[in-house]
Amino acid sequence: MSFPNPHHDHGPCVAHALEAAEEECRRRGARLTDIRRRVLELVWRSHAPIGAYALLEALGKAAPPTVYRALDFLLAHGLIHRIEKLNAFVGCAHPGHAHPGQFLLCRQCGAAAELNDDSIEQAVRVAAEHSGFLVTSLVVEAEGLCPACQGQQA
Amino acid sequence: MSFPNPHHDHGPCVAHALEAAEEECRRRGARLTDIRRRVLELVWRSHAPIGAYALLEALGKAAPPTVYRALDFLLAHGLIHRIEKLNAFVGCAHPGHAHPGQFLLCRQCGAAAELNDDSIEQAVRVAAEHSGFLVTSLVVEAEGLCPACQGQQA
DNA sequence: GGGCTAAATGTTATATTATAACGTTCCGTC
DNA sequence: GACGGAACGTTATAATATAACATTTAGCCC
Repeated sequence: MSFPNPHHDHGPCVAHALEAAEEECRRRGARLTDIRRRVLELVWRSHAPIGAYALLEALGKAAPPTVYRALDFLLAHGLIHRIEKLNAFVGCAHPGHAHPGQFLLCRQCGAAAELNDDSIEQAVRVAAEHSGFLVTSLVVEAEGLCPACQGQQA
Repeated sequence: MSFPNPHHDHGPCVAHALEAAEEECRRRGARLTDIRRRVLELVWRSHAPIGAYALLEALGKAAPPTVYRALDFLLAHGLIHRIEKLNAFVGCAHPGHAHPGQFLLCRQCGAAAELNDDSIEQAVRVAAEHSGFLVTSLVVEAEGLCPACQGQQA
């Protein structure tokens, strides 16, 4: 939900996310195959959003459709989010909860934090209603500086 | 700011936008060259966000960098916005005012409406502060159904 | 106007992101 | 173990975007 210490031990986060994904897939009757699991793990290992071709390279011998299919699956089941601005992907911190993606993206270190703020969604919904528009999905991507990088600025 | 009647006469809108762009460029000491002007006009003529390669084709004999350079100029001077979700561009309804892009995108007809709602920006800024994050730019893109297309649904 | 300079444009090549199409393998079910 | 559908492999290509360098143009000073 917020920015982790950049030096924290990320291993347990990844392990926890994979476990949560396993459970979510069981719950949904979806198959978290080896490839899908590996892609999810790679996404989580990266603290910054990671692109499809970076994943592809990390996977070793694989062609683009392999990675895109895995990403499609993970997106469909709410296990990752896509960052439109970056054409890249991040692990979802709250699988199982329906929610729009709201992100804070540090332009210095690349770190991403997921928000889950109803007041943002409400503000958009209200503004949309004024135009008679019905919102079905919402992208919110704020670029700026994370706490750690603000300190490092001159 | 809102969705126009899909059958309205768009010509005057385009003409007005071009005039406003001329003035904004004068004010800024920027050169609205022939290519830039033509690209801006093409962007405005399209009701829906239009992609770089569609513009390229409409321009006739031109190579990608020509169009991308014109788009870069228009973006830099706030005359158009980029829709990240669509990799496409729309005319800015309020050149001269600094403002983040907030858009309503109809998934049926493709129409785009620009919002300019402070409460959305405020909500994001407040949520970001809770994480100690400093927002410098903001993308808000809501997908859904415009008034006209809601009527046409079963 | 002539010459200078910086900006703008032209041109070619290539990088990056994403999908189409079709064949094969794997896995649960009967 | 045969069937059927999902998952995966493979090849090709579409769609989006930029790098690098040559040439032209426009503004400016004298």
